[in-house]
Amino acid sequence: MYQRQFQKISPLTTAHLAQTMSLLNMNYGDLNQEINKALNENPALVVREERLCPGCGHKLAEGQRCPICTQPKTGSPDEAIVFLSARGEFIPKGSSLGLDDFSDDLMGTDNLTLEEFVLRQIASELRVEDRAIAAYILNQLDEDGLFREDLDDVAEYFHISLDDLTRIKRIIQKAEPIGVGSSSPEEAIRVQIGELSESSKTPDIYVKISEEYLHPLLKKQFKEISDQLNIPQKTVADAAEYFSKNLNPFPARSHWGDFRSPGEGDTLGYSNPDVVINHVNNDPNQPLLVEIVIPSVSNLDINPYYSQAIKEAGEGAKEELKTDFDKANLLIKCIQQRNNTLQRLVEKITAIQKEFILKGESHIKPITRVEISKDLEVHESTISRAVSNKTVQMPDGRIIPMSTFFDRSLKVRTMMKEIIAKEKKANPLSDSEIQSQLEKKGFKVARRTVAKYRLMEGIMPAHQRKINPTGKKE
DNA sequence: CTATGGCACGGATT
DNA sequence: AATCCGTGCCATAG
Repeated sequence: MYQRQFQKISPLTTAHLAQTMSLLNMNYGDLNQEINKALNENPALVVREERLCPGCGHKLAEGQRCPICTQPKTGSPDEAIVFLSARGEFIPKGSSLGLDDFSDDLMGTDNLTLEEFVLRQIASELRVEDRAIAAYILNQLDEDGLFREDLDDVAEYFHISLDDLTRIKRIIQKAEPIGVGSSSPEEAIRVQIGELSESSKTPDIYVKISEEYLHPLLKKQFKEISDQLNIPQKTVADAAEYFSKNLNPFPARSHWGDFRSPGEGDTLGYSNPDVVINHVNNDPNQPLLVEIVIPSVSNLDINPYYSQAIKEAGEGAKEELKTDFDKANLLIKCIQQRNNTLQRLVEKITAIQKEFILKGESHIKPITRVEISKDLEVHESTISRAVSNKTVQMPDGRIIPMSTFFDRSLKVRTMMKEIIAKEKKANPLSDSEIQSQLEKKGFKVARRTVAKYRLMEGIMPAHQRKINPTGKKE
C-alpha cells in the first residue's frame, strides 16, 4: 500500500501558519488563481510532467481517478470514500486576457476565466477596433456576470456611439452563458428568452410575460398577471416554473432557482463545486464516493534545475535564488496541508451527515464547527476557514454551500415546508398555527421565528397563499 | 382584533 | 472581536 506522501508536516513557522490559513480559506477557483500567480512569479516553481494522485502520489493516467485512493477501505465498508482529485489546467503565462491573445482555437474551457471563455466565442464576430471595448466590458463584469456600468459613460470614454456599444454588447450577450454582459437580471432574462424562443418552441405567452410582467412574476403575483392577460392562472404558474428551470438572471452562475426564490437569494448558485459527492458508479447501493476537487497541486514541484543553479550561482545571486526556492517549498507544503485538512474535514462531515446526504434535508443533524474541531483536534477557526467559501455538489446534482452541513435550523425549516405543503390551500395556516403544529412534532420555536423561516424559504404569508376552489387566488 | 414584518437585544457561534 | 440567530416587543395593515 502506498503511504500518504505528505503526512509529515514540517515544524510550523509563522509564515507557514499564515499561508496555510489563507489557503484554507480559498475554494477551488481562488486556489487555482493563487497557484497560477505563484507560477508566473516564482521561477523555482514548476509543473511536473506526469500527473500524480494528490493524495498518495500514485502515477495517474490522464484524466483518471486514483485507483488506490478510491478503493473502499477494508474494515469500514460503510464509510464514505473520500479522495483528492486534481482537476484543472494551469493558465499559461501571460494569457490573462491580454488584448493580443485573441486566438481562435478553442482550447479546453475547463479552467478559463469567464472573460476568456466569452472572448474566445465571440472573437471572430468582433471587428478589430471593437475588441478593446469588448474586453473592457468583460473585464468589468461583476460576479454575477452582469455589466452594471452606465452605457453612456462607457461610450463616451471610448469615443464611440451608443449604438456601436450596444451592438458589441449584443454580441457578448448572445455568447454562452447567454445573457452575460447584461445591465440587469431582467435584461439577462429577456436575452435568454429571446435565444430560447429561437432555438426551441417557447410559448408566445411566456415571452409576453417575460417582457411585461417579470417583476410581478418574481413576486409570485400569479393572479394579477392572469387577470391582466386574461389567461388561466395555471399558465402563469407554468411559466414561472419554466423560467426557473431554464433561465438564469445571473448568467455567471449555474444551478440557479432550484430551491430558492429569486430576488433576495444571492447566497446560492455557484459554478464549480469544491466537493462532489456521489455513489460509486452512480449506483445507490455502492458506498459514497466523495471527491475533493483541487487544482493540480500534485503537479506542482520545485524546479529540478534550481538547486543546481543555487550551487553554481555567484555569491550575490545566491540569496535571491534561495528566497524563491524557499517560497516555492513553503507554498507546496502549505497547499498539501490545506488539502489534508480539507480531506479530514470532509471525511468527518460525510460520516456524520450521511443520512442528510442520502435521504434529504429532514435528516440533517445539527452540528457545530466546534464539535468537529474537537474531533479532528484542530483549532475551531481552522474548521471555519475550511468550510467558508466552499461548495458541495450533492448526489442529486444540487450545489450547496458547505456551511449547509452546519445549518441548525434546516431540519425545522423542511418540517415547516412539509406542513405548509400539506395545508388546505383554501384555508392556509397562519404563522402561529404553524408554530403549534411544529410544537406537536417536537420543534419548539417562537412564532416570530416561523415568520423568519418562511421568509428564508420564500413562502408567502398565509393570506397570500389562499386559493379558493376555482383555483384562483383570493 | 389578528397576522405579519421591523427593530433591536442577548446569547451562541465563528 | 465580529457575526449570526432566535426571540420579544411594537407598529402597521387588513
